[in-house]
Amino acid sequence: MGSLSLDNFHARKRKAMVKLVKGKEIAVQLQTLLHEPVRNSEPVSEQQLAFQIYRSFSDTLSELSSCTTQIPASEGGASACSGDTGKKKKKKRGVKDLRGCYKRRRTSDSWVTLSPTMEDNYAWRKYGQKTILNSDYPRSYFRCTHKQDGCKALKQVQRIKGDEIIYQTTYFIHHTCKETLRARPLVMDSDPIDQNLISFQTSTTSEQDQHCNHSSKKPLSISSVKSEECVSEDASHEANSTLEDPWNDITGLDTLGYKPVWTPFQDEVESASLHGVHMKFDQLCDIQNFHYFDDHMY
DNA sequence: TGAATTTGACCTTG
DNA sequence: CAAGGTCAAATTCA
Repeated sequence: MGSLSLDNFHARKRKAMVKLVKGKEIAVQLQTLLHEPVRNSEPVSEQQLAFQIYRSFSDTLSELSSCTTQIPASEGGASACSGDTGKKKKKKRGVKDLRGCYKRRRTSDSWVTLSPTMEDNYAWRKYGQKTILNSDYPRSYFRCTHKQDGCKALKQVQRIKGDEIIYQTTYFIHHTCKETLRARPLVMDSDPIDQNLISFQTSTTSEQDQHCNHSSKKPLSISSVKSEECVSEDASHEANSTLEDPWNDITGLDTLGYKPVWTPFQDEVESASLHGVHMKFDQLCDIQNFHYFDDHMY
């Protein structure tokens, strides 16, 4: 492993941020252009703007990818120690006394979604609920109903403070069971721009409400890329629906206007979602990749 | 009556 | 020691 100096790392990080901000500005321009095509006196076309956005994000990703494997492991807390290695159970206890024996989760294989509903087309079994400090709502803990079949998927659901009913769902470990329905992927892989997609929130809350009303509970889901299975038989009709709205191709926003956030760390989710920045890194699925955005993103 | 949920105890981590 | 994650007995539901 090559070692990247911390200064160099932060310099790259800043550079990436600048490119992202630039991309965001162009996206706003494009959005304006699309909303008011008549008053368009801009010398640049939509295609040009779209290309600039794509370029901006590509550059950012190149910047990030070039030092992906060089992030100091100590930063960010991707404690890979969540595995079995070094897992020490202090006392061998009777089966009945195993309650509470666990490793606190801080695993890389987690991702987060925000949704007005808890539904996600998977079958879950609730196994716990806790009141969380400084939170108005309790956190619920679910595991896959097919646990007995070896599926270790878990999720935590917590309602977010606010007027709207929004649930933040944190998933841990992908489903390995075949029986459950697949949640539809939010972003299609068919889009070349989507290779490493970063989308900026454009929908208003009223738009969301509208969508929520006419659609039956549609979960959003962001695959953390290890899930090849997301490119499934659903892909064909998914592609069709995506093509209906050209804006989707650029922003990656579901037509429902939900706001997905993929992140390995819950803390980062909040900062990212607060600023309306949502990201999907298909090639950068491993946890380290997001350390670039660990602090003071904006 | 079996499956799902609730809830308090227990345990780990920071 | 406080906070958070999990277990399992008790309870509820279909």
